[in-house]
Amino acid sequence: MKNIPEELLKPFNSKEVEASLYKVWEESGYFNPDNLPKIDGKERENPYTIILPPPNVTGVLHAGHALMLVVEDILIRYKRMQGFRTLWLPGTDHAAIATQSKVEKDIYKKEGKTRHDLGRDEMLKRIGEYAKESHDTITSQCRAMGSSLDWSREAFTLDDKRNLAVRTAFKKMYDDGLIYRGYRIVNWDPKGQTTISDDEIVMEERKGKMYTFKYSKDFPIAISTTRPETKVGDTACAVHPDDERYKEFIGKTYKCNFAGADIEIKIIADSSVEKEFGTGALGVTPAHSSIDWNIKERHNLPVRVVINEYAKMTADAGPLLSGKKVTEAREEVVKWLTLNNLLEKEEDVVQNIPTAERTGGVIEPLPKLQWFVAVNKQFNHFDKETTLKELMHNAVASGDIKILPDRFDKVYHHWIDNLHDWCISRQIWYGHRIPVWYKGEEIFCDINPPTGDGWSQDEDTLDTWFSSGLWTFSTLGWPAETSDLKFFHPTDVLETGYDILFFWVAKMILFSTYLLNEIPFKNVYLHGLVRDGQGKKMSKSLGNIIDPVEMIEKYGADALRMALIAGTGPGNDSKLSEDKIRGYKHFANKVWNATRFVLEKTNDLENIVTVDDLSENHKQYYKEWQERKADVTKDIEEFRLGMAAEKIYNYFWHTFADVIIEETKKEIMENKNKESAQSVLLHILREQLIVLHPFTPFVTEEVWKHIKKEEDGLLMVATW
RNA sequence: GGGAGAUUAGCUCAGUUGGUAGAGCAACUCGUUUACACCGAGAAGGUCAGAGGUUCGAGUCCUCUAUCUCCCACCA
Repeated sequence: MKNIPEELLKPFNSKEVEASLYKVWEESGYFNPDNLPKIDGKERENPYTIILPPPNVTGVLHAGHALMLVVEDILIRYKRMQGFRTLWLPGTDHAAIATQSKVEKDIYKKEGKTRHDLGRDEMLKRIGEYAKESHDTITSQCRAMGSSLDWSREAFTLDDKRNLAVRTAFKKMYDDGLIYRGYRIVNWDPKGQTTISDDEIVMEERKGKMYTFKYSKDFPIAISTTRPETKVGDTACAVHPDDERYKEFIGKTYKCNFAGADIEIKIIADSSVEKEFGTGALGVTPAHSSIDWNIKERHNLPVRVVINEYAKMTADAGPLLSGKKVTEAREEVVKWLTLNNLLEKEEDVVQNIPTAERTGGVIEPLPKLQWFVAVNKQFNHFDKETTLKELMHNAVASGDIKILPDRFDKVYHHWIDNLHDWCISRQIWYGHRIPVWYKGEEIFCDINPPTGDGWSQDEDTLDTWFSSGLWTFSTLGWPAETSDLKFFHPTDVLETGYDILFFWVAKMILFSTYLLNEIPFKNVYLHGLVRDGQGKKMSKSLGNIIDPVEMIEKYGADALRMALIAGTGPGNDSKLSEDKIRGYKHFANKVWNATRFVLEKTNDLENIVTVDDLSENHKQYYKEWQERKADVTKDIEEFRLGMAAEKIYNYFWHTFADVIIEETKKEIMENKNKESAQSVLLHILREQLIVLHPFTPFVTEEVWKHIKKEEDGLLMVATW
């Protein structure tokens, strides 16, 4: 007769066991696929790989990260117990602009200094320190969630190995003509003092005014615009070729003085102009609108830059406007128009203003010399003519990559269709430096710097998503041909938020298919946003943030994990409330208590009765459990994790505890079928702990100590 | 302007291929001589947004409408 262990007599206390259990797991070496125990004396043959989407080193983990960790840990733990050689590889992201602007802000607040006051080296040192601190917080939080990550393979998007991957990728694309330097309109963020990609723009709805006017009294056609200040940069006025109203003026050039600036406007015909919109005539400002830039290309018009990097008017804007901010210049122009009786109409309109995602600055389209990835260019790819766009399309259209939920297929393809060349150079300091050197007119691009004197490296850094795009294989050692790369790539699942489908998922597909001729992952599982109990977005200003760390402190990691996953599915936003977490804390305790009870009632059992020899009703219980287990297994296989969690929860509580325990309790007390009753409890409990383990690893591993057979090891490597 | 999603019990949501509506929480009644009050038993609660259609049968498929949410888009 065994005694009930002392610690089981109290309610389950997550705080007492979690840290030490994680240590036991970590020290077992089982997080590392190279150290996993054999199955029936044989090495594990099949890989199962998930690369953790690297959290930004900009702060702490939020509920969305917590959900990501739970989903991936459930999958990994499940597959590990199924005998796969599982690798879950952790890392963090330097998040270039996000991190730099955060540190810049902090420094300005505390010391009143800008990055230029500090200089490049000092600034990078300061960002590095901040990133290190963030990194440590984040990784310890990952551990607190119970994540079975292989820390021995941890990577950082800005470490030396990843830098080599970046330089190698850049060089190859440069040689293939897929990366080029071009002078064209880019999205300039005057606040962040850098270019940004189309994806990093957030459209903001604002009230504005649409002004209709003529450049001068002699000018024959009125135009409409919401940005009259840019009109000092106009070099043409475009009308539709079929527009009868304006046909007679096409080809004529007018010299005017507009708001103090001498401009020359040629009237041209272009079919992109809509006859019905406004006056049917478009003032063409090549330097400050990308549509107009395209018109300029077709008609070979001059370019007149009237706005600078600080969103101020240049000298070319004329004496009236020069040096003024664009918003001031706008008022100035309207005043001038009114004064000169040129303003025909002024209407209130709602317009979409492009702003920078990170800084909130209003984007100023400016022509600049920048680096781009050519997405539409034909090139030879493993003996086949194709384009990067086609590679991205095919990986998903062929079914090689499955996106869950599949409605995102359409969104993905639509995004590719509308994709323009990707601007990858950034005028910030924190990031991968562009591997290009200049000497006079000479340009040199290679993995390593050129020899000889007089070369200077490009000052710019790369878009953070360039290095993130290489993530599934740069983490496995690429460009080196490592055994990890061979064995673990393509990865099995990419699990991430649907909000970064374009930023990241699409770019990983681009780089992997281009560089390796291989998909980066077989499945994309897109999780939704974690909202608060009322369905509101969590935000600091609303004060409704649920801090995962605080919740773990209060209710335990198992409770938080269950609350995050239960009842959620791919692609759908979920709601998280403290009540829900509390409810699942009760569940962890239920598991704890049920185990104690079973131990108490079975401690006099000498020999466990095999399943085949159970009495009929007990056999029936076991059979029903088997069905439930198969059901849960199928749910996990098909990524219905929320459903699986609820089913196992329900079975444990309302079938095992409420029915089976209650029924066998009587039998055991009355000595009726006692050994069979005791045995069925042990059989089912044991297997339930296995099935529950991926969801609630801590409490199950803890009670497993008392339930496991002599020869059993840790629950985390028990056989499913 | 284009696209997607949501609408099921007071609240939060499940409902996998069409087969007599489910869970949790809240509220109600009762119970608790010991696994657990972080408990158990029971009862109550829904014309599944609305209208049509397909079908022997529709929450589930089709069409339309309404409301809400999100994404995409260089109409100046």
